[in-house]
Amino acid sequence: MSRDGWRKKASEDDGWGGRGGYMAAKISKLEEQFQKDAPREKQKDGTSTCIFSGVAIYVNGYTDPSADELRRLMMLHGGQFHLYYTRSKTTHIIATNLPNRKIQELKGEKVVRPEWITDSIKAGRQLSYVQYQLYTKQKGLNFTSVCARGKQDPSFSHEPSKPSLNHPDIISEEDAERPRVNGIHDGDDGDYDNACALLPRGSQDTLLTNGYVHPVNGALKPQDSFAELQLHVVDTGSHQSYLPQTESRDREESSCSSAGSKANSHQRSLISTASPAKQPGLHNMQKDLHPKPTFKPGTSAAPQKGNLHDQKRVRLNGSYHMTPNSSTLADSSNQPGRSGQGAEAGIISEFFSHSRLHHISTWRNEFSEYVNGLQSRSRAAGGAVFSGKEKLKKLKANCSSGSLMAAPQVRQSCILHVDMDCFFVSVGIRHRPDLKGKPVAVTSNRGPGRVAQRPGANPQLEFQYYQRKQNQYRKDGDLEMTPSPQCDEVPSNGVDLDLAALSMAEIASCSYAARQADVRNGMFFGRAKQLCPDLQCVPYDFQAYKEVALSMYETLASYTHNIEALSCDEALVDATKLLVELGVTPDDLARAIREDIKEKTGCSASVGMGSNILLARMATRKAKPNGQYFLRSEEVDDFIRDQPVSSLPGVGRSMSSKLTSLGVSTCGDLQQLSISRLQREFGPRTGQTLFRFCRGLDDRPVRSEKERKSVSAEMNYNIRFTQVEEAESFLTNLSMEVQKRMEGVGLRGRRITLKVMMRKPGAPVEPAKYGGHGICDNFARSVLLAQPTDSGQLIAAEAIKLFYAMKLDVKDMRGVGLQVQQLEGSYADPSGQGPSRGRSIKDLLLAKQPAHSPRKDPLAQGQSSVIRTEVTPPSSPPSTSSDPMPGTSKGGLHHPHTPNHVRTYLNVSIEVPSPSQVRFSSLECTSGTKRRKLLFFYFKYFLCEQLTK
DNA sequence: ATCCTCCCCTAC
DNA sequence: TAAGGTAGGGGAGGAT
Repeated sequence: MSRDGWRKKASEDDGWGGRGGYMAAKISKLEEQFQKDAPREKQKDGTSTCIFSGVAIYVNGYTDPSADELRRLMMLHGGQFHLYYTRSKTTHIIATNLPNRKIQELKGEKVVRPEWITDSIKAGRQLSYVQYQLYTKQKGLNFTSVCARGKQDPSFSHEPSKPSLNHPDIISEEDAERPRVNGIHDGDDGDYDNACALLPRGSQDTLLTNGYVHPVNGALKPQDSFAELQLHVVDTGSHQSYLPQTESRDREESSCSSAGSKANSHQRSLISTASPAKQPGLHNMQKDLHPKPTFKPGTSAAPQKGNLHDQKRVRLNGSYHMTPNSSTLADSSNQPGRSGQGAEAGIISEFFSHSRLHHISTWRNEFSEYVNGLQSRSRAAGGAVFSGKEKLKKLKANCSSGSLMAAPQVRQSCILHVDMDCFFVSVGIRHRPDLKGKPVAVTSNRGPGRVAQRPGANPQLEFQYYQRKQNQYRKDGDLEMTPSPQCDEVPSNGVDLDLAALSMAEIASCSYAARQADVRNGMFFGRAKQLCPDLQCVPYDFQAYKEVALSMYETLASYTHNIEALSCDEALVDATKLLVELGVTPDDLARAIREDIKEKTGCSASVGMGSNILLARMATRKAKPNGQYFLRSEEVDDFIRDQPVSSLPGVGRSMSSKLTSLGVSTCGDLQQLSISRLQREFGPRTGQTLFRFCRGLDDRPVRSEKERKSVSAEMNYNIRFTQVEEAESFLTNLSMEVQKRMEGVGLRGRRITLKVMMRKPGAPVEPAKYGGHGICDNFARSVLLAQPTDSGQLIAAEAIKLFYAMKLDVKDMRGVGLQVQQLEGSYADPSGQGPSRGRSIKDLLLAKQPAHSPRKDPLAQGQSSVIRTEVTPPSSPPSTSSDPMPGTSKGGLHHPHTPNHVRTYLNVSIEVPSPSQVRFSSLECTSGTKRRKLLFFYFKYFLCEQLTK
């Protein structure tokens, strides 16, 4: 399909990758293709049968025979092959090996080894799949792990996957007190393993613990320019209870014609009120398949006031918030009976579809999933085709005497940090040679950079506020401060006194030519245009970004699957093994990768290399643009000393500012501070990480598998309410958005957090930026539910209660967010295998560990299955409900998760699961992780691949 | 000492 | 006009 076609579709959807029309069309096209190919295949082969009539398979991961071959066999023998897993239509999942986690997710499905197909063909009839099941299931209760019959992949184990397998953890590092730099010894004791083994236990622990740097805000006490916060209290006493109705969600019951779907349809009926099919892992694909709206306004929020009773009451009232002139519009739109509520629900989608930040976040998740899929396949298959790697191997063989260096003895890990150069711009001008080398920016503004002055706005005031906030540490620093250039940069984005009439559209990305003129990402367009009058603007093209990003990931995956997705345009590659195998230098590899990416995408990437993630990333700065740099261990000391602290990961504006107040501007400066000082200033964890990072020490592994811990949706743009009803409606719609997202990843959660941005008292009512939130205070409040949920209804009910409990003046609301945490996989999907289907793996395991169950999660035991339909009973908003538990959990029903780590405040902080927790942590690991979105990502990306070719 | 909640900060 | 999202880590401080 042409990109134009795609784009058209995308413009009709919510911008989440073209759910609905596009993918649905693609799938049906694939099915058509299958039907079309089948006769031809039969003709060719001549041995066709109808053995698999009624069978529809989906192949997960690599199999022998291959998925292609299985597809052919299904064609020949009367079956269906789904490139796409559809719970209602796919009858069997074919897999040879699956990570434990996947197995848990597929609990209840027919997961069958491919031999079932081949044997059936041999036998000339459809054999029972039972003895070919990849794992056994006994009514879902005695779930056992993989049958021994499956190929034993040594990497398969019940342990949580350890992405650091090949990562010889830079343990040749020393203990935190007297560290050597950079994970390698300077030649004296080059034996890496020995060095590692010689380390005291404790020091290794230290290294292993030292994860990310984390900024600390503890000492941040921004000085308000405005009057102290005085919440405008709204009387909530009179409002009615919010009563969500149990509703049958707008599920499109797909017909289940296939054999084997009976059971499924039965189970579906058991939970007919549940959400649309939501297999873990369906993610966007699901949206693609079920383009219907997830929210039926008429069935949702209960009225707060009587006149909200009909459908129209639940309106997003986007029209009021969507315009800064809220009052006028609100007046008209508040009229009861005004229709368009359905359309209003689309306003959230509308916003997200235009939000670059939303897309960036979404893509990050999606590419993480993509990488997860690679890993699983790689593991299951015991070998994938790495075309890029093979090519490089050949190249190396052909010119071993030439440019490629002789095989280096790689004895330390080598991480590549691959980062596309000014990504949005590069993509945007791929086919615009006229713009190459010119100052170019991607922004939503296309005009001259000037806009009409907005009445009521007070940019100067905002500017001063931000400036003062920025300077806060200058006053109380106990050392003389060295003003650094960045201190003069204000978050106000360069607004100054006469800039009120300049466009405040943000620059998402700018070319290097533009950067030369001091244009920066995130800068307001008007300001940028002043700095660089020649600045050319390119519009967003979200679809193109995604396509290019996918190409980049595919390219990387053609070398190794040991990848960590950092964002759509940035990834880490642990090349340690690869380099050994290929016998090439890091630079050779980087060059090959960059050439490939350039060739496939038309965009350039830069690559930084180092012995750990930190160094690789820092090297990338030096590599850019369109270059590569290998930061050798022996250079690290000199290199890092002069780096600004702000170049360390995790050191952002706030921490930079605080460090500046401590007289620290470079890593060299930072090295002068003792770890105890750092920990005192920044906290134990952050202090330690700072201590290590400024020395080039970093032991984080490249993680290809990440567990999602929260799902959220927020909108802090164009939020203008005049009445509480509007806020309620918005919360309801936002809840539905959250539901959609949770369904997309097959997760549910117990903690619901409402986050609200409120105009800071004294701040201009109308912010300088159109639709912006202006200067705000943030408030958040959460509840812990008795059971995990993904129900938008339930989330909305809780959110609204939280909202009332916060006693906010809706007129000052500028942003709203909903977050769901304490996640676990969703099992109560429509094709569940009976009541036990609703039980989590944890429940099942707990059943075998009665000692733990009552204490740990009694509710999970008692209320096994479908939770989502049990809507919170009516209650007056500020009052407590019987269903959810109050924010501060009481009665020992909470803490379903693994307790935290033991920490010390000394120079080390060691994460040690307490002995009593060990069992549970592994248990949590298996149950909590399960949700994983499995299958579909493979397919999704496979499809994309087909399309982009 | 540990956990929980409410934040803040950072990164893309 | 303009589309200031989202996930994760960790600190502060109170409850237990």
